[in-house]
Amino acid sequence: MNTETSISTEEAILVAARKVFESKGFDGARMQEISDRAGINRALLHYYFRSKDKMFERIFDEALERFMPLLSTWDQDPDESWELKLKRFIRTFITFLKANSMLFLLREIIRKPDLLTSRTKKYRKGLNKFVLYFERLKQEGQIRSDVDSKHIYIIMHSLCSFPLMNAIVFSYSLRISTKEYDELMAGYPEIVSNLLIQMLKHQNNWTSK
Amino acid sequence: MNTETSISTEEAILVAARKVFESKGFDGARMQEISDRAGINRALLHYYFRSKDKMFERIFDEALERFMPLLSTWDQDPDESWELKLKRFIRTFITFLKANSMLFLLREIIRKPDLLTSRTKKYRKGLNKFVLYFERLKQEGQIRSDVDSKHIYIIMHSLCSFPLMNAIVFSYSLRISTKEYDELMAGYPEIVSNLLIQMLKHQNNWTSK
DNA sequence: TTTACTTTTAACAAGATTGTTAAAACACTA
DNA sequence: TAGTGTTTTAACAATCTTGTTAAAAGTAAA
Repeated sequence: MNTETSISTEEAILVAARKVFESKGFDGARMQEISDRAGINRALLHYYFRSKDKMFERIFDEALERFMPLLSTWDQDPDESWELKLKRFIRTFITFLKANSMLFLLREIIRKPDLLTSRTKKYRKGLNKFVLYFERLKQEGQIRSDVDSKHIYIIMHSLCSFPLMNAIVFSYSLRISTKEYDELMAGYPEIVSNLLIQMLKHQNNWTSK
Repeated sequence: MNTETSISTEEAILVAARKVFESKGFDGARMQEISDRAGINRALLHYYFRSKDKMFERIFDEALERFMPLLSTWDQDPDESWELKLKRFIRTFITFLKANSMLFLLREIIRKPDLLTSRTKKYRKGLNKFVLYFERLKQEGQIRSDVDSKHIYIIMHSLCSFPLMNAIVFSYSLRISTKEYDELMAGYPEIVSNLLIQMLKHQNNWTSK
């Protein structure tokens, strides 16, 4: 077997498939477009990956493999304060999201919710580390106790994910170019961190109507 | 022309098309599935709407027509305080999003960005009412001046939209049922309102690192 | 060079999908 | 009821899409 050649061909296919699946989605993706982009004959896609479904699963799993460990890297350093943890996490999370489309995962999960339950089992345990961590902080009196840790989780993820997923619409609504939007978002991680920290510190004037 | 019959048929088709396009997306939608769901012959779809593209545009435009005016209803009552405005807006916005999938619009805009520029022109002017309103509040000293109105816009929309768009993933991550997630989200509009109001009121200890 | 194996291609097959059309069914009025 | 126009259907046509296959091209070792 000519490993040299086959790896580079396989890699070229994966690069092309990633691009096409991420921009068009499974249903909009065409095997022809993938092979064109990879510069090879369409039959080779089947030679290497058998079917469109199998190829898609490979791409989907690789995207999960990049994404999920990020969510689990929460309480690595036990000495780090929760404020620093939050800042560091938000910064790395947003940086990651700039390079990796989360919309791809979400879109395909909506299309086929089975993908979530069948292919993320091994990551699921790490997911509620975050909630457990903030529950502990509450018990220790380090943060306000009148806020649900699940809400913190939801708020943090919404603030990090949506502005990047929705960049096209936001820049259009705000009447600025995508370049200007990028510049606007340069200081965004700091803002999110500070917003969350302020929210979690102040016990009072919160649930007041 | 039998108006009675044709309107109900057309309406049945639209209901079915809305359902199928929203859950499967344009590329995943099948004319056969739409006609099955509407309980009519597939050729009738073409009789009423000519083509799949035309039918989709109709559904897309109707979704825009429901969605965009909501964004423009900001400064209706000039006597209302900005805090109340915010609370009212967030409440109605989230209520609306529970019934109308925003993911549909976003997904199709990503697929074909042209949809945004070509079909939303008439709404675009209303979009930056929000930003202009908060710029004015800043000048009048009613809210802190060290925060970008565009960021407020982005934060508010992210907090309102994403938790509903991403409900499946969030409920999975948080290890709760969708029913429990709904219950969790019952108090969410209040939380978002208060978070934003607190953020906008307090001049200090904000941009501090 | 021959041989054995891997990689690549062109051509084909099967089925899915959109769109058309001619005729049937229907509804309403004279 | 006959006539006119509208609505609906079954059957068909054209194209697109995935997947298969047999043969060609390439590679490396004996």
